[in-house]
Amino acid sequence: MLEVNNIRKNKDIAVAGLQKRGIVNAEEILDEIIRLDDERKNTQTQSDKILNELKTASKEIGDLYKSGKAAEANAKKAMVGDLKQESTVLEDKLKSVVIQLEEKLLEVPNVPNEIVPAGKTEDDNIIEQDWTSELPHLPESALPHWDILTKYDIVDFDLGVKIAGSGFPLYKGKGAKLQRALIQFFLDEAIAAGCLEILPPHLVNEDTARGTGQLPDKEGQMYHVTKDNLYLIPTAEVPVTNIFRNEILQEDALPYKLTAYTPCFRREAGSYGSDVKGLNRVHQFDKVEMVVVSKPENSYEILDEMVDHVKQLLEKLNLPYRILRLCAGDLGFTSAITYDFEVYSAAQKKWLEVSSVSNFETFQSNRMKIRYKNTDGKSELVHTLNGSVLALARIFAAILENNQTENSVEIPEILKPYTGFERIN
RNA sequence: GGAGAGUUGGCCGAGUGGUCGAAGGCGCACGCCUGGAAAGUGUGUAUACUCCAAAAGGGUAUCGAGGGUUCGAAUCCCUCACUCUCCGCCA
Repeated sequence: MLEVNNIRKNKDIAVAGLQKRGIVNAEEILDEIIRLDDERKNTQTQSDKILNELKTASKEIGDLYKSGKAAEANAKKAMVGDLKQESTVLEDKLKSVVIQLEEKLLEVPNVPNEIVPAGKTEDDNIIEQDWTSELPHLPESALPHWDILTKYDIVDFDLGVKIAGSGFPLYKGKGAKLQRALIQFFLDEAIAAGCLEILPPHLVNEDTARGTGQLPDKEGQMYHVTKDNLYLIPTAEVPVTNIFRNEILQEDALPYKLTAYTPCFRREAGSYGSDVKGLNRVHQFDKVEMVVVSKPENSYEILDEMVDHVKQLLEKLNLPYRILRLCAGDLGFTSAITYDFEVYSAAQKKWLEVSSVSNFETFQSNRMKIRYKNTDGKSELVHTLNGSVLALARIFAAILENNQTENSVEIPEILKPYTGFERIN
């Protein structure tokens, strides 16, 4: 959620940024927001004034009763009736204006950072860092990962279907162990980079889902446990960022760097075809996430660190990757800037998105009221960032495809201490 | 799932209809005292919105959340959430 005061102060920047996202009438929308906010202030001032009169009158009535002037008190009571009516009208108006303002604000996405390229679709994304070495060439007989899974019997989709439904893979034997090894490896690396590990609840309540913006608009993307009104998390970002909801943090405690492994549940059915085949897109997958809460002036430095962290992971895993700087049109609603990481899956001959690192600036913290006290003793909104490090299912797929030989899959060197075996065969 | 007891400021804790944003204590900050420290002592110590060009200074709201009664609610009534104790079930 954008800050109204910021919109007032930097309207030109906001208009230009939103137009970059393709919102042609950005200025109109922002003007409407400012108008509603003016109305809100106005109404509140009026309402406060009436309330003050009411309060004063009530005190006087109390005093009159005490001094035994019941008749005067009763007369005053009658007069207060009008004030009350007036106050009710104003309060209703205030409520409705606040709701309208909030609704408008919720419709407006974050203002992209100035280095975010203009553009409408993924074709306009900038390749920030390309893979400069040669891409791996596999023999004609090379298999896509969904065939490798079957060949070595390490992931069983049919059993997943039997137990849950389509899109719920069941990992077996060395498959399960490789998955667990990756999780462990990613967590260890994140902890070594200074993160505090969190193991959060995998179901969250409504307030939490609202905090990170899954509700109200993306309701359909989450599994909803209606009986208890809880939602299965679509990413660890949801429970972990909400740790800080409505908190005022100490400046010297910042930045908070957290990491968490969780399964992620996504309802979105998606289309059928090779894009969603195998592990490319599933309803449940594992992911290690990093969440950072920082002072505004440090957030871009931290963003770079996070990008660097993911880069190093991919290099350690020996996977060909590239980094995209998303264009304004492809940017997530809440993000000011996002870098996507894609890994080359050699048998599918396709780049797969495995990580997305974003700075939300104050967009999330404004909605969640995450603040810190600065040295002047004033509260300010923090910046929030997050990134996947990494999304497991696709990394798993890429490892299988890129490291396959005639009759095995070789485990990347760095993972061997974690798996305890050197190849899948 | 059944029965009962709770939820007050950073923390502890008082407060059963008015003068209560809230006693008292602890903690914290600053000052005095001291050679320095402790003790002692004094002052201050929430958040949001808002009025004012700004500062100073006002106003409004907030005692788990939401609604209600009343001229007036931390205090009375209703609904919900959470915590604790006992019983049941259970990894």
